[in-house]
Amino acid sequence: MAAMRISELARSAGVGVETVRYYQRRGLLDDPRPQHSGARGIRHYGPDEARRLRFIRGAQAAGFTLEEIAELLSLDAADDRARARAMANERVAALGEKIAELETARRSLARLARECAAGDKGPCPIIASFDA
Amino acid sequence: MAAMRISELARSAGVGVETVRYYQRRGLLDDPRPQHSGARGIRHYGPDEARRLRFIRGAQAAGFTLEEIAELLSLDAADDRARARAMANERVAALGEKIAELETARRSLARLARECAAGDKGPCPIIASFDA
DNA sequence: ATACGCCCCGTACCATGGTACGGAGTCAAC
DNA sequence: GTTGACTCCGTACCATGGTACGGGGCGTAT
Repeated sequence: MAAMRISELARSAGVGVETVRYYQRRGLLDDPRPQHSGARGIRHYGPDEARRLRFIRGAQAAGFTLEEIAELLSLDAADDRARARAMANERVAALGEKIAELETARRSLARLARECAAGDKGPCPIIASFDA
Repeated sequence: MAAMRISELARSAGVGVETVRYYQRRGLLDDPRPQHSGARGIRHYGPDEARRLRFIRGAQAAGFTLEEIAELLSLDAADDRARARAMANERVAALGEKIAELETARRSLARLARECAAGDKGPCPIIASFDA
């Protein structure tokens, strides 16, 4: 477990190898590539990288963009708790709005399906249902 | 109201003119362009088009892709209520899952913000918060 | 020692949903 | 009869978040 290859790291978070490499390019994951040497050996990853990758996926699920996630990670490194907290609170608010919006949509869609099932007369009320 | 220009139609649904034209290209809105004639005058739109455009925005808010919306519109035209109902029910289920996911994310993010605010010792628990 | 599987790397490509650009036509007012 | 606002149209470009391709290298088993 202490030394995974990239494919194992990827699998541990349920993503593809290409995605891991993409995150490295984006600066979300450390790219253990040596800087100026020609030594391009196989890289190994430990539990820290796996945790970081899982964090990225979780933050994505919470609606953070990859750019914001990069910022969160740098804040974590810099221990800038105030800014991190502000970003989290912003996102909590945005999630609340999004949830409310989706709930409204779900309600009207569910009502539509019921009405559509109920009556055969007149047009299916799909289009009308979004009129509000 | 009976004869809007494209900019008025767009404004009535809170979108840009280019977006309306994009929807026309995608076949979501009728493109009143004459087929084989050279008569390319200014098009006029009525309340039907405005309703249709509002439907598109509503369906998008419900998470339908533009492709699915095109299908819904064609089903509406064909009066295929069964299929439309099936699509609506599918989407209701997907919305339910998405809402649950966002609620989970919101809860853990809110907890994180509280914990981060509470303690100054140790690292900010951002990364750890997504470990689960 | 050679084949096989995985790795490294750059670069190109993809889907989705727009947004911008530029040249030309049209319409109403002045 | 020209200015200005708006339209039409094709085509190109954008952001986001990946996904694919292809040439070459490394490590282990056979």
